[in-house]
Amino acid sequence: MKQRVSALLREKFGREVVLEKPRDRSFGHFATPIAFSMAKELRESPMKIAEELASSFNESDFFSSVDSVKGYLNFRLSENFLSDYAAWALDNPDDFAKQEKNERILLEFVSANPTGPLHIGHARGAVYGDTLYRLARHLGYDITAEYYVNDAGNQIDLLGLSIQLYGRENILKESVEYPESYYRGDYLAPLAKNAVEKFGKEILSDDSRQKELALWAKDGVMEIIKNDLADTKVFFDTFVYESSLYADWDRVMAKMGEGVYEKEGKLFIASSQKGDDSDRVVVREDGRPTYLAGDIVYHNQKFERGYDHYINIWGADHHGYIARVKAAVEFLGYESSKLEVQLSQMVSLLKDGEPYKMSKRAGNVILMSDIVEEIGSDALRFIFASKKSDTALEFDISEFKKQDSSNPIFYIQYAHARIKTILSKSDLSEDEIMSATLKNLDDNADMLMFDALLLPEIIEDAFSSRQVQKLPEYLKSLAASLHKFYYDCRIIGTEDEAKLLKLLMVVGLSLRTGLSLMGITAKDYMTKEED
RNA sequence: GCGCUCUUAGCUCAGCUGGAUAGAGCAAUGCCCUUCUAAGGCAUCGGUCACACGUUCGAAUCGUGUAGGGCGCACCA
Repeated sequence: MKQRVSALLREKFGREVVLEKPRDRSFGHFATPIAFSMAKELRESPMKIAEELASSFNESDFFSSVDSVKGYLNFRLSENFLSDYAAWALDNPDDFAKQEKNERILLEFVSANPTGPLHIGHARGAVYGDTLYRLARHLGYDITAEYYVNDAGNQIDLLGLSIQLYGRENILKESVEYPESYYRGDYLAPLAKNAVEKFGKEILSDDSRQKELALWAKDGVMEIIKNDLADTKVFFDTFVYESSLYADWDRVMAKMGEGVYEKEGKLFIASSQKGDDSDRVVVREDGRPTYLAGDIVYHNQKFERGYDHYINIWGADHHGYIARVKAAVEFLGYESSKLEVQLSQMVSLLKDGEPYKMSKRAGNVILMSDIVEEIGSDALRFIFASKKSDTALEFDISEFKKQDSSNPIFYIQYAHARIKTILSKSDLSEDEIMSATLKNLDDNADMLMFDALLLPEIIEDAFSSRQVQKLPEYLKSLAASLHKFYYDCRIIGTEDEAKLLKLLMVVGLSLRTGLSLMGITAKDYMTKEED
């Protein structure tokens, strides 16, 4: 809708036109301050220019009116256009707001180490990534969701050690001395138990078998992680294991050419040539690769698979890492501008105004699964999708357990349920409703329909700006419009019943489509949960 | 010290391709059920958009600087 207006005006005026929402709804559907920018060149007052521009529009199928107010041009779309569009959407609900983008995108997110269950910080990246993924799919991008599994490196040895320690204390009943860093948490119990069954008790006490133990255990941990993700409806198309990439090591290093060099027995990447602060070690003196080494081979593999664009979602504490990975991509001979890194910031949780207690049994972290259990997947997804991912966020989970309008997810669901309820109470048949015409609506109804039809451009905007929160913001305001309309306007039993029900169906379609893009299923009726 | 980032109502956050009176929820104070779920609606209260300077017809939005917070600055992942 907006694209069409924008294209039309661009053609008419021969320049890009900034379109915005009018300050006051009575001004119309769209507005532009174009007269202000033209004023300087034309040496005329903005008001006069706006008036001339406005009068240059004829009555058309597209605009019912174009007015100038204080230098702004305000456009009102014709009801023919709006009603045709709404009717088309209802006839093709699965195609509503869809597009066919011709671009292949690789989206990598979560990629938490396979050493334990996901915690609340991972959850934010997971929700952000999955929402982007759903938006992109809806827009017709060929997008792949990928999880990079760091199953090589120290953290894997540490996993082996941690299982041993747990097993020795809890199965062998030894008294063990814990080192400074190790993993802890209840998830180790079944791993230790199963390890003993599979390998025998000896494996718990043999330092040389830590890696063997860990490489076996990591699959079990990945299952835990996949379950955590599935509980919030986050799914991946592909999993790439770091350990599988090193077979390509020599070839990739050759490809790096002069991007890598040896010094003091170590291998460095000359990333400082590409804007990084200093060169980085890739392989240590003892031959063990660093974390960066894995990312070099991984990104080489990504680019060899030939996508048009790459999006990585990383925890914000990795931001210093962007420069070196981009440097590697450049040395490998690819355009680093194709690699986009989105950061996901820290989350702090409150409960009833107090800091949320980390659980000892979970290993002093806040487990994603605990929060999902407490407030549900829908609320969790809604919260994380509602806030800009790259700013720190603090929220109180008790707010999202309430069953009233203060809880935005509830508020939106209730709007959808209200629509369904009215539809079910009407005596009109679906044919009678669908054959009604959406014309001669009063201002309130017209605006409600217009709001509902804005979904396509919200989706487009939310994805292309990577600002996922625009979708829940929109849904909240659409729900508010619906609740207000519901209060103001009696529907059943009026002569406009069929028309208004059809209007509500359009609103319902937008709410439902928007929610599903957030991984939330719209409810058809609300049931009150007792505490 | 260097780099990135943030600072908007008492609280949690939107708004940022520069544009018409800076928005929402919570909190506070009122009002509206013989009406399709009041699980809702309406209203009031509340802001030097951290501060300063600059660019501009116009700045919460862009630039520079200052202050304060967060993160990073590993041969850890």
